[in-house]
Amino acid sequence: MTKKLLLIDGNSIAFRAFYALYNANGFTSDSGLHTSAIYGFNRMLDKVLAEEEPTKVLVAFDAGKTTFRTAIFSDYKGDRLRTPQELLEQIPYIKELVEDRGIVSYELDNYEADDIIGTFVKLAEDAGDYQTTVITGDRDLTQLSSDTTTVKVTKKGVTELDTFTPEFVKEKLGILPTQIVDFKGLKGDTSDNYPGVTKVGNVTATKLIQQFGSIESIYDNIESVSGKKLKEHLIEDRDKAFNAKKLATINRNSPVGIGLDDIDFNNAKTEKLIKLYKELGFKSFLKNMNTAETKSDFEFNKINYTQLTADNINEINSFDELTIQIELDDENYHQAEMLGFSIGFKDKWFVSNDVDLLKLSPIKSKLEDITVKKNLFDVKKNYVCLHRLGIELKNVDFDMLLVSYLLDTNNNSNDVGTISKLHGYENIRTDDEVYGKGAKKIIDPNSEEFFEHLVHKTYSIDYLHDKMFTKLNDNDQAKLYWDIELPVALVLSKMEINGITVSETTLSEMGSKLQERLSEIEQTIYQEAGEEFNIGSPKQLGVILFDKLKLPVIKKTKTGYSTAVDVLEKLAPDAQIVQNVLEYRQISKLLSTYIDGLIKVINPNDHKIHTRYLQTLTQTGRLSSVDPNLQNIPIRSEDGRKIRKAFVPSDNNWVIFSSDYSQIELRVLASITGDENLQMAFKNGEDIHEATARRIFGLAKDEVVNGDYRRQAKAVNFGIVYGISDYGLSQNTGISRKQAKTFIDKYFAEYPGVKEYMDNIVKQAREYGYVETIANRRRYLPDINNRNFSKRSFAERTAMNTPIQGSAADIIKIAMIKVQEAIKDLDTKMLLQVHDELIFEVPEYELEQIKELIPKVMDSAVKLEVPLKVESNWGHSWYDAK
DNA sequence: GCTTTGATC
DNA sequence: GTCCAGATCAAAGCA
Repeated sequence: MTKKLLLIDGNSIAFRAFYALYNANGFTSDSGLHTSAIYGFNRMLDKVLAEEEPTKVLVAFDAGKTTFRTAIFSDYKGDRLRTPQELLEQIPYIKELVEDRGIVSYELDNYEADDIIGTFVKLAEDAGDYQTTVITGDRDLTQLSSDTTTVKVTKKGVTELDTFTPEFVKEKLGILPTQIVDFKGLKGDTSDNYPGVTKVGNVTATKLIQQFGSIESIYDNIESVSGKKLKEHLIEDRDKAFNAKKLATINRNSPVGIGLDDIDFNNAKTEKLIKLYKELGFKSFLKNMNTAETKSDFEFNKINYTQLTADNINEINSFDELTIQIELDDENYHQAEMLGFSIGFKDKWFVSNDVDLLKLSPIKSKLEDITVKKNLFDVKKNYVCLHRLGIELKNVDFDMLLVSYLLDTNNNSNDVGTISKLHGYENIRTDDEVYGKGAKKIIDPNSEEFFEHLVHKTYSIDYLHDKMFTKLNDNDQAKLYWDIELPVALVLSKMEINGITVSETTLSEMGSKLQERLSEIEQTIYQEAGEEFNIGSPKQLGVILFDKLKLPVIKKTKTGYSTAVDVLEKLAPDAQIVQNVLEYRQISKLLSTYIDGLIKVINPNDHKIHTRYLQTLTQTGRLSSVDPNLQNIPIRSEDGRKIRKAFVPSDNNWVIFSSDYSQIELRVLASITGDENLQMAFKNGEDIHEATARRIFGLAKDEVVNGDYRRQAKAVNFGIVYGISDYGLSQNTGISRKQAKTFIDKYFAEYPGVKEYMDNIVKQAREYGYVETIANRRRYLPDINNRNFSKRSFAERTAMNTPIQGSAADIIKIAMIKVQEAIKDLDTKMLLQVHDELIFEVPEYELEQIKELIPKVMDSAVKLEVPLKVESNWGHSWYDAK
């Protein structure tokens, strides 16, 4: 009977696995070790061991950097980038994994993994009676393929393999496996950094080999080579060719210290393997082991549940803590239909389609009971939904969504299943898996599957409660959760439910006027272009401007010409049509997004817009606003600003009142960097841009700063907040890169504390892998040590910006909580938050009080090393609150 | 579904 | 030399 030998090229498979999964999320263990290569390697092992059913297995590794090849050619593989640290740290674990799975691994000084494999291929062929399979990511090894040896090379990832038999090699390359070394001798190998014969590439090399059979034979018959130049090159590069062949040839007689008898495939060392999987966080592999020990963690495939009805509703009475999940048919919980719910605790779970049951005793009273803890996913959604049912949710303990967001903004999701799996509870599916996604999404609220999924959701929330809270405490983020995020969710729910009144008439009237202007400009553009086309199509516009009118191309996108504003602005002085296009763009933006867009989302019953704030989306801790976005209502252009006239109080005698933090990010910067000069400027109540202008332009203390200096200084101030680069600043201000650089250098010289902070925060990010805000909000920066300049630079800028933007976000959240508390007995309502601004509607009779109260609460929200400054405005509409 | 554009802080 | 300001959302065109 033939014996089955499996030989694996350890380094090359690890390398492939690492990059195949490099960008996937979640491949780090609890201890922060990267695990993508280990994981991929193990997947590959599972697959090939099952397929090949070998009796003998060997995994070969490279040993060190010098080999007999570097002795021949000192630059061998000299061009290779050094192996990334994230991969290097995984190699010992892969060796451990291999051993625990009952497989021998081997490495040999001065030889590469290839040579070990080549030697064992020969040993097996000499012994006869072996079928050998080689697994590798390196095509060079296909030279080993023969009647008894098959070489499988990774095609995609590490589990999809191409099978190279001698026939397949012949078909693919046109030559025999044994001729591959001759082929490479002629061609050289750029990835291993050794040269072949000048001007010989794939085609010529193949032709020569087909004609002569080998390098030796070519030189023996050099006169019959056709082509004068080719012949010259061959003669010239004779040494290179033979050298390259030697480098390409896999050594089949390496002095390996072990033999075929030493590499039997043994049983896995189960205990050690389980320990390793646990350490690495490999849930799915653990699960597949199916041993008594690992099984216990995964045995709750079925969770018992009961249909809740008016008859058994009293069983809820026994709960002194509960978990609840309400299922909706749409993400917009203000209007979505409530399809059903699950409620329960520990081992008692109920489901129902009838959300009206929630209004009945004892459920309603439990939900409103301040002594009964509630666990859920997305507290704000639950507040709003229950409010729609007339229930006031109290005492929320665990919000899995919020906690998950605070733990890691990178690996967050809106899906219970996704987050559960991320935190180690596998027995649940995602909504996409159960309901389908995109256009194919179908929820059947009467199906068994629906109820089961719902119960799995509540169950997993309950299951992960302690575990995730522990992580939160370990990260020192409990205060952030309890004192900021959880209370701010309640404040936001009140704001969303209240909504803001928007006058449809005002919008429609503006719309008609704008529509008229748009039509006029449209006609003018058609005349100027000499034809009608879709001005809104960048593609068609590009054809008109750059092909037909031959305007200079300034920037290209990957699909064609760029027609973005900065490009058009450069063209506008010389082309009237471009000026008109710019105006057309501006107006059509206002019409589609702000006039038509807003009219669509005004609730016809209360004439209000109820946005939804996303509290767990941004990487910095800011809020975002959707359905519609009320955080980007125009203000800069006068035409756009008029949109704000439609945002009015819900009562005629009231006013819109707005308070905003002045320069909050620069104040945060001054505070956290401890820079004395910057702090001094704020403490003295100076105009910060003027103060910076004086410093970087070297003006006297009382000298008047002209507008241009101030403008440039302002750009520098902003640049610093964003994590500056000279290029970015030059682009933004129109100055030269060199000039930008001197500004930045001068800035850092004048504000040395800022410079020191920026250097330190990047260093800190490298060391810990994350940066933090004043409230311990965290942002992980996986790219901070990336070898890709661009990615790394981005991570560095992020390291500088996030503590500033994020701390400002912390501050306004704290302020919102305090403000809401301060106005709770008044009629004044908080309506909107726009990052550094809070907007209210205020009855006339409370205006005097509010004018004092809001700024007072806001500027004392937190204590920084510089004062916070709040400016307030009010008027009959949001437009007039300026 | 992805790309381009443009609105905000 | 890398080619880049930070954070978002929505509409429209196009494949």
